[in-house]
Amino acid sequence: MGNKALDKKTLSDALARRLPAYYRHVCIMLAEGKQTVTSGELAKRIGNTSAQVRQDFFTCGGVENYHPDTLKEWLSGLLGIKKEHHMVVIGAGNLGRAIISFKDFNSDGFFIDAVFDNNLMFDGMQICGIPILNVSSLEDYLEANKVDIVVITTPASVAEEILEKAIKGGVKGIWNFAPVDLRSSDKIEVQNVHLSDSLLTLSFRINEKEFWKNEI
Amino acid sequence: MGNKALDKKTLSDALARRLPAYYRHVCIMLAEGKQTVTSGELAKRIGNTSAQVRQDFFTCGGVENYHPDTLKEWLSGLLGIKKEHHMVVIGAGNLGRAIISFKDFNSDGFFIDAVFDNNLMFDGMQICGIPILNVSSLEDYLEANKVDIVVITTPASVAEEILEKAIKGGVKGIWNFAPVDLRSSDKIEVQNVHLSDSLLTLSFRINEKEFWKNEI
DNA sequence: TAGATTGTTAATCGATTAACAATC
DNA sequence: TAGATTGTTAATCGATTAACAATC
Repeated sequence: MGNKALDKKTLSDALARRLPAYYRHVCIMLAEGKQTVTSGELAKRIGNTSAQVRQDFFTCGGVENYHPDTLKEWLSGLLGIKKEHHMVVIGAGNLGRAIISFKDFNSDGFFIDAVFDNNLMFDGMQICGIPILNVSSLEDYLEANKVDIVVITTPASVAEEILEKAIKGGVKGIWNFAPVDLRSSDKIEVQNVHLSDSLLTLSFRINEKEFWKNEI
Repeated sequence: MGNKALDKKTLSDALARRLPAYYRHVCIMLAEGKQTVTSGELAKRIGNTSAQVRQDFFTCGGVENYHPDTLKEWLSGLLGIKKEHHMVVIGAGNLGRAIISFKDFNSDGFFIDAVFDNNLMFDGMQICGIPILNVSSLEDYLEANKVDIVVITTPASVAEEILEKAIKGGVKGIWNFAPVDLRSSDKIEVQNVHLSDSLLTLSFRINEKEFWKNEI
């Protein structure tokens, strides 16, 4: 219908990364009791132009109106929120625990059902009421339970192996914190987080700034 | 000298995000004992084209040769690695602990010197040998100690306030995990991580894929 | 030497911005 | 109604890719 962007199968990464921010800010404005949202206001909060907001919404098929509830519903639909995503976390280390104890996304329909670790010491223990199972039982677990997303917080060396098992088990997505670049495929979607990379990017920006300070 | 890109003060975000990945993969190849690196090999590992690798390196001023040691040194220089970055973490919760216990970046000259929390319960305690101080003493601490990077793992509500204090204290960069979009300025560089956003982006990709599966 | 790889310029492609008639 | 805001197309801008002579 005159919207070429919609004919493409995948939206650009830049846009896919902005969508959650739109959602987040619409939720905030809703909580603030705002009656209306405008592309201008949203743009200001998110740190870009109103033209971009409108173009993004257009690219995603358009929204009926800019009431915060309508926007929130519409963005929820795009993002697949409230579809009940069942997740398991691999690795009961500090990062695994941090993710489990995150309350941020539980309200959006993301549930963590189990944690897996290779350390037998953890057997029978729980984290925040979630059972820790041995990683050797992962394949059986995936066979027996519907798992949508696997969160990898293991060392790099075993990440690829977990990915394979997740694919076999019919998992739809991987949220990967191990410092390896796992690839998305038609079988599974991957989101690589790479925490240390983002620290290095910060360091780069600091360094870059100091370089130019000295130049002038 | 014929390299226009270098005249620009800041390199593009896309490139700034690829640099740590180049560094990571060069380190891996070095550990594997590779004698040579080529733009093609690096591209394959990182998941892009050799033309992009060469263009990126050119944009960054160029590297003498492609020996893994030379490349590692050169990338280290760009990224500001080994300059000794002193860091403090705000928030002694699960995420704070996870970051402190991360061993990944200590080897790259990033040191965490202290943790701050507003919970008096923690007073006098330590995490991995790092003292937990009360957040009320943050300003004094920043005055008395050289701190390059402040890591924010607090709730959103106090993040802005911490940013202000960090700027006053002469901090160069913020590594922000609170779900607010803090802005970089000429005073301070900010890297917003937004863990939940990346989960939502993953959810979006999964959702998008299923949408097209149903269409066909 | 021949083959492969780099450095650099030019061409292409895609994403952001601008513009403005239509709508609120 | 007038002013502001949207939806959509077109223009611009920047990033990626292609090309290829120079070098390894």
